[in-house]
Parts: sequence; C-alpha cells; structure tokens
Amino acid sequence: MSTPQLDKTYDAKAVEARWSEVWNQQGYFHASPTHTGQPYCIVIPPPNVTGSLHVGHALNHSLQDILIRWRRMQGRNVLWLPGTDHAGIATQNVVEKQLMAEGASRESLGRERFIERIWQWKAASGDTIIRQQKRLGESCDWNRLRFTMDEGLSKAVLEVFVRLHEEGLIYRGERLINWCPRCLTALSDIEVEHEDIKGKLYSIEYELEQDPTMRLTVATTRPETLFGDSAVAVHPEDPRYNRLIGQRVRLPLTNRTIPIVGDAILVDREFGTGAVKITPAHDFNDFEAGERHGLPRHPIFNHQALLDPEGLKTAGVEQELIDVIAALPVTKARPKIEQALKDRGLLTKVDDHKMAIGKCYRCKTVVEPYLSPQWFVKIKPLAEPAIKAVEDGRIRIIPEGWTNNYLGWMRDIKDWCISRQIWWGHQIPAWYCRACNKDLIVEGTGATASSQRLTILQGATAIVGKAAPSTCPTCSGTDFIRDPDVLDTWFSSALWPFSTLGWPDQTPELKAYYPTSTLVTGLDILFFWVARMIMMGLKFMGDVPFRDVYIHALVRDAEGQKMSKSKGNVIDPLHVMEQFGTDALRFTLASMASPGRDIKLAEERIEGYRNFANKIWNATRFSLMNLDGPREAVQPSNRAFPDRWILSRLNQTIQSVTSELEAYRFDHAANALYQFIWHEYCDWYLELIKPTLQNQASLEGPGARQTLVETIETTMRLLHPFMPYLTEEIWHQLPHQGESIVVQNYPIPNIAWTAPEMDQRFALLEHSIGLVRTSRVLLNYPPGQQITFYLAHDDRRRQDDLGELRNYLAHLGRGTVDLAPTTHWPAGKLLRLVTEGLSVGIAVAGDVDLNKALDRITKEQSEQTKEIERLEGKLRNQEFTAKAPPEVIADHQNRLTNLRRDQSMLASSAQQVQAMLGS
RNA sequence: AGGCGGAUAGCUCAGUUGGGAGAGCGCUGCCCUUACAAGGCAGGGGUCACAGGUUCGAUCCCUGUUCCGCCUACCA
Repeated sequence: MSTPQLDKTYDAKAVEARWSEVWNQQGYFHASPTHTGQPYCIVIPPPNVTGSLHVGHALNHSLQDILIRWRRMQGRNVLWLPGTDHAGIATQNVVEKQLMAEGASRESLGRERFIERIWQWKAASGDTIIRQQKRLGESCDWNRLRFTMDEGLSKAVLEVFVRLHEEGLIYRGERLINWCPRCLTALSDIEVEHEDIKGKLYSIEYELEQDPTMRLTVATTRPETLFGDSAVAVHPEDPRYNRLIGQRVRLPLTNRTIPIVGDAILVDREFGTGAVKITPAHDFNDFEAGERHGLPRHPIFNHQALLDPEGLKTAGVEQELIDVIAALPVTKARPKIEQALKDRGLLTKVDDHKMAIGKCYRCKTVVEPYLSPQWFVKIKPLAEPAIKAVEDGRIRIIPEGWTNNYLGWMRDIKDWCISRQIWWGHQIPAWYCRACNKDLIVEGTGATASSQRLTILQGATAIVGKAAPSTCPTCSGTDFIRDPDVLDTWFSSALWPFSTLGWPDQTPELKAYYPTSTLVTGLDILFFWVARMIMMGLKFMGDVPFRDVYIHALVRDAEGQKMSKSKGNVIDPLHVMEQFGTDALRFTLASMASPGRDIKLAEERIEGYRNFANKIWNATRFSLMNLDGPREAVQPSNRAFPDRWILSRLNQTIQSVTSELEAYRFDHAANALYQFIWHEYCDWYLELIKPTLQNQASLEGPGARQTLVETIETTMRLLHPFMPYLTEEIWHQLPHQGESIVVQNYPIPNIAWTAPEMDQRFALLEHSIGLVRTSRVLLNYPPGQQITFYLAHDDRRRQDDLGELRNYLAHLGRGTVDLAPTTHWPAGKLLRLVTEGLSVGIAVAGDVDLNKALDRITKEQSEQTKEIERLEGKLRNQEFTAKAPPEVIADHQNRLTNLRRDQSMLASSAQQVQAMLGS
C-alpha cells in the first residue's frame, strides 16, 4: 500500500480556502430543533454591521468556535447563531461623513432618503465582517444570520416597547441627560467615558443683597455656568454661613438675585470655600438640589453647547456681555467671562484642580448635561429579578470575580435613557395629535441643520402603539406626527437571545434553544449588553437568556497598550491570518486566554504557534512515510512499551483537555495539547518507534503502525476545535472513515489505554537519556558518535525497568548499553553522573578536556549539599517532626536518604575525574 | 474617593486542600542525525514587589505599604 507524500512545510493558505468552502456547502453547521442531542446554543455578540473584524472579535469568536465545535463533536444539538447590529450612532456618523465629503448633509437629504442611503451602505459593506468571520473558520449556522433591523427583530422591538409602556415601565419626561453636542443626541449614562483632566477651580464673589460690602465666595470649575445659577448652597450646620440662609446674593454680571439655601447633601464643608452655586439646568447634582429647593432652571446653552443668547437674556445677563459671548463655545467664552469678572474684582482666585470630564464614547466630544424631554425605561422593577438570577446561581458569571461587579452595578442602577436624536434605528412608536399638542410641537423650518429640528416638548400627549393611530381619542383629530427619536441600539440587542430565535412568535427554535447555553463576551459590554439581556429575557421569556456568561480579556498590544487606530498599534487579524495561518492565530488567542488578565499580543507568539502547526504537519508527514506494512489492532496492553506509554499519555490529555474546556480554561486546554503533541508525541514517541518502523521484519511493527495511526487520528479530533483547518486537512490524509472531521466524535477517555506503570518506565527512560546526553556534551562527543555507556539504578524495580528498556536506551543514547551494577564498572577512564539513584557512566576516550565535566559535578555537589542541609535542619527541628503530617516527614526522610546516597557516589565520581585530570 | 485585579526568569505568563519554584519566547553552546533549521540536543538565568503577622513550615492564608491597570463615582 502506498501513501501520499506531503509537502515539507504546511501551506495554511491553500488548505484554509478549500475547507471553508466545503464546510459551508455541506451544511455541517446547520442547526435544527429536530436534530438529536441535547441543545447547545450560543448567540454571537453582534458586531457592527458595517464594521470589520478586529483582533478583539478574533478572540471572542475563536473562543466561541472552540466551544461550539467541541460540543458539536460531542453530539450536542448545536446552534451558533450569527448576526450583526445596526450600531445607530456609529453607523450614522460614518454615512454623515461620507455625505459631508460630497457637500451634502442628512438634513439636505431628508430623513427618508438619508435612511435609504444607510441601507445602501449596509448592503455594500455589511458582508465584509461576515466574510472575515467565515475566514476565521467560524462554524455559525450562516442560514440563520440575523440583523437588529430585520423585520422579525423590529417586530420584537415594537412588541417590547409597547408592552413596557403599557405597564408603565417606559415613560417620557424632561430630565437632565448626557448630551453629545456633536452627535446631537442623548446618551445613556454608560455611554459616557470619564477622563481625568487638569482643570481650574475659580473662586467668585457674590455680593449680599442686603449688604454689598459683604461677599460670599463660591468655588466652581465652570464659571460660565454662573449665568444659569438659581441659588447658592451652604451647609446648614456650618457656623460660617448658616445665619445667611434665607438671604439673597446678587448674581454677578446679571440683574438677578438668588437665594442662599441650606443643603447638607450637596455641600461638602471641607471643599473649596464651603459655598457652592446651584445650576439646575447644567449639572446633575444641582438638578437634584434644584428639585429639593424648588428652584427654577435657566438653560443657557443650546443643543450644540454654544451659549444661547435667548437663554442668557432670560437669565438676566447684561446685554453688552451677551453680545460678546453669544453663540460661542465654552472654550472661547470662558476667558471673556473671566475677564469680565476680574474687571469687577469678583474673581479672587484661580487654582489648579484635578477633575473628571465626560466624553462621548463614540466621538470623544465632551458631553454636556442637557435638559430635554427623553424616553426612559424604569429600570428597578426589571433589575431586581436580574440580580436574583445571578445571586441564586441560575446565571453563572465566569470568572466568578466579576459577579460582584455586576451585582454592584445592578443594585445601583439608574433609569435608562433610551431615546436618541438620530435617524438610523428603530423609530419610537409614539404619535402626537397635532391639534391637541399644538403648542408643544416645535417644527423648525429654517435652512440650517439646527433650525430644522423637530422638538416635541415636555407634556405632549403621546399615543403609543404598534401602528399609527387613526383618530385622536381626545379630539377625534386625524393629523398625527410621529416621535422623531429612535431607540438606543442596545434596546434591540437586549432582546437578541430570543428575538433572533423568532420571538414574539413561539417558534420551535425558541422552544429548543432558549435559554441559550453560554454567552461569550468582553467585560466592556457587561453592563451595556449582558445586564440588559438578562433583564429583558427574564421579563419577556420568564427565564434567563443563558446559563453561563464567560467574560474574556481585552486584547492589548505587546507593550500592554490598548490598540487603537490613532496609535497605529493595531494587530490586524486578517493580516496575521495571511502571514501565519488562521489556526496559528486561533491557537495563540486560546492559549493566552487566562482569566482575569488582559492579553498582550505579540507577533512572535503567533509565529511560534505557526511553527507548532508545521510541527504537527511534519509528524503526519513522517507517519505517512512509515505506514507501509501491515497494521494490527492488538490489545493495548499487549503492545510495545512506546505504544502503551503514548496511549496512556493521550488518554490523560483527553481527560485534561475535556475538563479544562468544561471549566472554560482555554489556556490550560491549549497548553495541554501543545505539551502532549510537541514534547511527548514528537520528541519521544516518534523517536522511540523509528527502529521498529524502519525494520520491516520487526514483530512490533503491526502494533506500532496501528498505534501511530490511531493516536494521530485521535489527536487531530482532540485538537480540531482549536485548529480546525490543519486538523481537517491531516485527517483526510490519514486512513479515516466519514466525510469530515467536523462531524466526528470528540475523543473520550479509554480505560484500556491507562498504563501508569508505563508512565513510570518512561520517566526512567527520559531521566537516563538526559544524563547520557549531558555527559556527551560535557565530553564534547558529537551527537552521532557511537559510545558505550553504563546505567545502573539503586532501586531493584527500576533496575529491572532498565532491562526492559535496553533497546530503546541504546537507540536514543546512540551507543552500546551496559547494565552491570556500578561495582562492576571500569575503575578509570569513566565519567559518572548520579541523580536520584540513577548512575550513568560514559567511557572517556583520548584527550578530552575534563574540566567542564568536573565543574558540572562540583556544581551538582554543592546544590545537593545545600539541599541536604536544608532537609537535615528541618528534620532536626522537633516541632516539625511533632507537628508535620507523617507522610511529609517520611517524604523528607526519603529524599534525604537518596540525596546522601547520590552525594557519596558523586564524590567518588569527582575523585575519579580529578585522578584522570591529575594523570 | 470607593471597588476589583495584578506584581513570579530578560519578555509574556502558568502555579489551591501551605511542605523540593515551572512553561513558552528570547539568550548561550553544539548539531543541516532520512518528519520538521518554521528543526534537534544541552545549558545559563528567579530574596516569587516591600514590611509585618499566623504556622513546625508561606510564592500560596491575614494586615499594612508601594507601584501598575481597570471599573464605578454627585466633591462644586
């Protein structure tokens, strides 16, 4: 029988393109509720539809694919459901930029044509990431690809919105929200990133109305907001100020006076001057303080965060000043205001001050607390069951450490602002009767972008429903205007685990695969997404959306820096796949996925695993070159030592890879595979069986060839989830049954393979060969040179083992073995090394320099002496012998005995070498 | 400010009932030995951040300190 000859190096590119195609054509990834097996389902965290694959996706998706392929091979009814989200703000920003380049804008196009334009962009670029995912080898059921703005998913969004509204869990109200003056939309609290900056703390004097010679000094980081002040607060128990409570101060640069109020919540007596201005329309704390004291709100910025002349006028600001600062951004207006205050002697101090500012997570613009009517989800009633589900273990977060993070956040959760003032997304299903809300609907008709805005003011009556109402229940009017806002993208992705399975329809998929099994995601969206899925799943499905949440690390560059395009330190997974192969990338990411630690990814690591792939390829190449000849499935226990040993090791590797995967320890599983394949299978097993394979007459040949095929085929199945392409290719080169490794069984431990006595025997072999090789180097014998060496072990059973191993020792030691007891060894011209009861002797030929060998022996001696002293010291300690467990004491004594014996033998060896040097 | 995580070989990281410190990469030396130079063999290299405590015994458990990350936050 002749076997095909493989190329000398593994060509990942050619192999990957071929199998990716076949897998998808054959439909191996297609899931069905009617398939057999216990369901196992993962829904993919939907990436941005117009994005492209970055290395964070590569990690996230590789881990999911490992789980999915593993479970599929285990015979589970597996569904990995792929899809993308519409990424409202991000996608709209991209298309707006395109329009800007063309000299157009979304306003010039109008809402309908603008949305059309985004759909076009989605159609053009939406396949990119999907193609890239396929290239990564992801075994998703691509026929079930979902998108958050699909008809079905939009139906789910509508259903959820209307039902939550009916139950009073969605409401509209005018609140201070985080506003991005560049994206011109509201953001939720968690869409704001905080950044520490060096700011200034300004001390400004407010004159008392009753007595202008007396002044109250307030401290602020934002002097420009003083125009919007409604009061000054002091601590009610602060003896410096509390007698002033109830009096009024003149607000600088305006014609207004404002009250001094006592507020123990807002005021920290220790900070600044102990007096703080209250600006309810522009600060979250002040907003609440304003509520407490019934203070008016004076908005002085417009939606672009420019100083608004109308607002300033209403706030009573001096007209000359308004003329100077109107329509300026804060950065330009602040120096002018500073100057005006200085001119009047009211700015007494400016200190450096560290502070935090909020930035838009999409565009990094400084966000502004902005007073506006928005839609909110009343979150507490939804959060409570979601806290419980994690507390009582119905949902497990892995690593466990993040559980408290989740619980802490959920317990302190605030209402969720879900309306966005953009056009791309699910438009809110709320309508307003024009007749009833005449004064509350403000439709701009100007030519500029900002003057075209449609604003529905606070207090307008909204009619929420799945479709536009036909007549107004109040006035029977028929003229309606729809709320222009769209929903936060996360509102639709919160429904992902059930909306993708067909909800609100009761589909067989929903029945089979919900709750899903595992969610794999990064920490950065634990709150954005995971928490919200749990809330929505419990609310609308009455059950958790998934059992396990596995949180993986963030991928950083080799220096530990966050990857970003602007820093230019991004590792492009596609480039890496091109250069080193997809399997190498996948294996690298898996092997570095240690819990609770970020991944610092360096290309050298990937290169190392490319080499690993090549090593496996060459092991196969070797096997195929040596398969000619009969094979016989001998009972494992009747096979030769190398075969029995490697089966035993393979068996243990199967056990550990399986249990590590069950524990989500991808790193451990990958390392177990690496260690076994490279350092046991290749380094030792293949070397051990070479003489047998190359001797056609060997009686052990049929068993060895059988073991060779059996082990490599099993190993490929074991490795397949990690390196799908390489293993598929090799599997097809080997004798096999079936059409693809994708649908083969995952290896399970085989009791008949366990052979602990072979493991022990191997340890002796490895130990012996190690000493022989060391001796060779010490004596400068070239690797190929045949030598005579002596081996003896102190332990009778080990000595018997040496006899069993004689042929293997001779082969790997490259020489002739003599197993006589040490007392029979030649007296002179011999280098002896001793460790752990094993003595190795090599004949010293001619005029080699023995100093190297002597150094080595001396070093060994001093290390041993140190250890002996340490052990003796411990055993002399009566407290140790009285209190330590007996097995520990016995172990110490054993080690000491062995070391003393080794030491005396080594001493005689040293004498011998010295004698040779002396002569 | 609070919470969490981390600090172990030159680098990246493993290391649980507390008892002789490990891997990968890199480095040094030798070798193109018929699967693989993307390889083989051998080797050097560590007060386990610091200071206390518990213990017969601490890289591991406890307390504190320093440094580095991340998350949360209403100190104007």
